Formats: sequence, C-alpha cells, structure tokens
Amino acid sequence: MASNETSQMLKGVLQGCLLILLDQSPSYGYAITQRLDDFGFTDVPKGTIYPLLMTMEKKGLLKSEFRESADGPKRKYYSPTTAGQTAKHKFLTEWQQLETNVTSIVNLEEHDHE
Amino acid sequence: MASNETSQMLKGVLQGCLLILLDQSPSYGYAITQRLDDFGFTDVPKGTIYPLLMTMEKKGLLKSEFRESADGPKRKYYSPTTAGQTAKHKFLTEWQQLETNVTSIVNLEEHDHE
DNA sequence: CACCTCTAGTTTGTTTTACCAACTAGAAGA
DNA sequence: TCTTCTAGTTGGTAAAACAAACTAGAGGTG
Repeated sequence: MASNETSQMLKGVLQGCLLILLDQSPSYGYAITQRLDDFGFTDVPKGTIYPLLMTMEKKGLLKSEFRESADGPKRKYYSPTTAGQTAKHKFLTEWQQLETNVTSIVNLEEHDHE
Repeated sequence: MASNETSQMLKGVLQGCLLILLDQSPSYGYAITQRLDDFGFTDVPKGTIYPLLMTMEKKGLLKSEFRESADGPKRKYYSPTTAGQTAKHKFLTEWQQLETNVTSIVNLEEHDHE
C-alpha cells in the first residue's frame, strides 16, 4: 500500500489500464496485481482490483472463466468483450487528451524555474 | 458540460492544476473556469470548481479575499498558502509518476498496431 | 496431526471528489 | 420591467479506490 498518495488520481485510469493488459493476455486478479507492479503501480491492493474486475464484468466490459490451478485455489481468468475493446479505445483517446491538458499546465510551472 | 467522459480521470488532478494556476496569479472561480478552458478542460462546471475552491481553503491550501468588480458582483480571489505550495510540488511529482506508469501501459497497446 | 504460509477470491462499508440542481444577487441593456 | 451576463453558495448524488474481514485450497514444518 505504498502508492496511496496517487489514489485519487488513479480513478478511471485503472479500468483503462486493465482493459489494455487483459486484451494483451487474459489473466486473473492475483496475477494482475503483480503485473501492475511491473508498470510502477506498486501494491495496488486487492480491495481495489477484485471489486473493479467484478464491476467491469457486470458492466459487460469483461468476461470470465474459472480454470484449475496446480498449486492453489481456482483462478478466475478475465478477458475483454467487444464492448470492452470499444471502452479501451475510448480510454486511449481520453487519456491522451487528459495528458495533453495537464502537461500544458504543468509546463507553466516548469518554465518558472529557468 | 462537454467533457464529462473524462470526469473520473479528473479526480485529484483538478486540485493540482488549480494550485499551479493560482500560484501563477491569484484569481476567482468564474475566471478560473474560463482559464481552464484555454488548457483544454472545456466546460468544467461551476458545480465542480466552486466547491473545490472552498474545500481547498478549508484544508488550508488556499486563502481568499473579496474584491469589488466594476461590472458585476464581488469576486473572491484565491491564492495558495505555504501549505498549498507544498501540495503543488507533491502533485507535480505524483502526476509525473502516474504519467510514466500509464504511458508504459498505453505503449504496449500502440506497439500492437505496427 | 496442528499450524503456518502462500495463493485466490468475495463482501461490506468508508472516503474522496466531480457534478447537478436550485438558490441568491449585482450590473447593464433593451 | 425583463433579460442576460456575471459571481458565488448549498445540498445531495454517484463513481471509484481502498481497508478489513471473511472463506478456501495446497504445501511445508514442527
């Protein structure tokens, strides 16, 4: 739970990131948490990831399937539906827009320190 | 209210942006809404901006002062406190972190379309 | 066998924050 | 007088991240 400072800024972004990752390869909650870690999202708690996955499935963005595991309980693999892929593309353009806007404001700040 | 799609992703980001803008030059709610528009945040509703400014003042991040206006009601000018400037710097590093992380995931996606 | 650890998922409730809707009000022009 | 633009406040709602408590399987150690 190291990165709870950026917790508010995560909102909406996490869902988009999951859609991209799961579209690359279907995966399950426990593994996704570890994979997010590789991308700098250190210790996204399971209290965040599991409910999000379930909500996204309810919304019709993801579909899921249980698969047996050799060393532990069953794993619930998620992958994007067609609607999920549409949402993914929507996220990509929205993120780019947000990034552009915020960067232009942040640049104001940086030019002060020259 | 055109950009309510990105509404969730705005969370936490807006406060940081206001701190930067108000540190450049103190301003009041109505004008800030228009200024945000220049940076691509089109039509951030006043139901967002006014309560946010008040909350930030309650938190001690902003201070305010009423000034007369020649053509309308009084204007409440806001500017960052010392705590507000600290929060601004914190936002800058947190935003950079988030941007880096999301970009690395978004890049996965873009490499697929080569 | 009892206990612990790692893996894996669910559920309930809380907090933060953007936003809507309704309201008050001043100044200027038709 | 009425409308429009400017300017701010208040109350309530919805979405999303997160903590905490719970259930469980598999494997190892004392």
